[in-house]
Amino acid sequence: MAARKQSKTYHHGDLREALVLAAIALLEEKGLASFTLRECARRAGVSHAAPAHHFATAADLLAELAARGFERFVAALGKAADETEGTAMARLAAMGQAYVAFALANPPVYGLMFRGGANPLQSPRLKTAATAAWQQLNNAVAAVLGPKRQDEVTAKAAAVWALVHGTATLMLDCKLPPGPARSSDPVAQILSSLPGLLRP
Amino acid sequence: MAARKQSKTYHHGDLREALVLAAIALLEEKGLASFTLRECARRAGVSHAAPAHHFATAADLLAELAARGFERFVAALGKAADETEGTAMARLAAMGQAYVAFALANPPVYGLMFRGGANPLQSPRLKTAATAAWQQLNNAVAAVLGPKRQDEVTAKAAAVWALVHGTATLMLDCKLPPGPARSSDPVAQILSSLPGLLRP
DNA sequence: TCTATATCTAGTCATTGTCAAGATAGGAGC
DNA sequence: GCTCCTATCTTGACAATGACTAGATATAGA
Repeated sequence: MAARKQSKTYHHGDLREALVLAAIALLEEKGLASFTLRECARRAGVSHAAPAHHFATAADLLAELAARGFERFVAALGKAADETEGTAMARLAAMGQAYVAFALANPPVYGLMFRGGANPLQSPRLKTAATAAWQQLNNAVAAVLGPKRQDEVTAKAAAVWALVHGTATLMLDCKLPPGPARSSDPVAQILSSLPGLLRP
Repeated sequence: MAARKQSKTYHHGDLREALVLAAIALLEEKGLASFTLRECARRAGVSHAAPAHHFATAADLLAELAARGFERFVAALGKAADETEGTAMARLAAMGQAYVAFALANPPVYGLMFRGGANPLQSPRLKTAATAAWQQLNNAVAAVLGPKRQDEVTAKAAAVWALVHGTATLMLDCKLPPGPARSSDPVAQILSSLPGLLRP
């Protein structure tokens, strides 16, 4: 990425976007522990205090990354569902695979999305995207279960979410037990239990 | 906690233990983001460079906390299994409840234990404890399934682990979907799907 | 008693996030 | 074209942190 657009003008032109791109690259290169506002500024070719005019604090920039990540996440789940023909169960399984695949393909961003902890990186965009993701999953589960009471559907959908999310985080943290970890496709092995989860 | 044991001696006496205790308290008060080696030193009543003789780096102290946490975790799972009478399924369910309960009772420590990420806080003690936890769970699942092929047992056990771990992390990160989150006991609601997970 | 070693203090350095003050650019109104 | 206002950016400063070094002090073993 070029430090500036062209000539060394005093104003950057689109610093906000440049900072976001630099932040994504930095995050994927060095991880969250080495993430630094000043390094983002350096990569964008501006002084260390310039980002303050676009992101009041480092957490705000990270929140922006999390929101964008969640929007890509929702799109990936939707694409997996749309592109899968066959039974409702097949569609749900495809979404589960897409879920874990997204996490494994974007470890630091996935961490930002879900690991806000007690002090979550909140933003309206993020909340909207999170709700959309949940709705997608809930609908897919409802399609599998057929006509049921609403609270039963949400309970089952929560279990599906937990199973898939747990698989993703265990894989990311290399905490998958030895046996399954050595398997050729540990994700598929775990997710093969998905249908059982939905039986009464 | 007293800064020193008694009189202001040059040597602390048991600085290593004092640092660990200070670190646990600090972690639970302020969270990982505000965790600082210098603050641990202050709380232990020593200079900022003193910890270096016991923990080469801040990560080493955190690794110690993670290892101790994992050992308590294993003990909690074992206790839940031992104290539960009845079917093998009942014991497994009790372990699942204990698993999530531990996570919710010790959020920062649980985070340390599992969120090492790409650069895990490794130590022999931690590995040993993690393996022991996995063995406990694996045995409990094997008891439920009865005589089966070993790889089938480990696959199911991994699914159980993922479901329980996913439940814990979603709860911790307040990422549980609205419906289940409003339930009186969301954990029990999700874990009620556990038996289905183990049916063929 | 004497000495080697472990433990602790004080000081230093580069780095970071945040703040304040001043320089520059671009646009709105005239 | 001109003025002025505001957003944007730079420079400089501050306190805090992790890590390193050198030196002081205590403890244990010969």
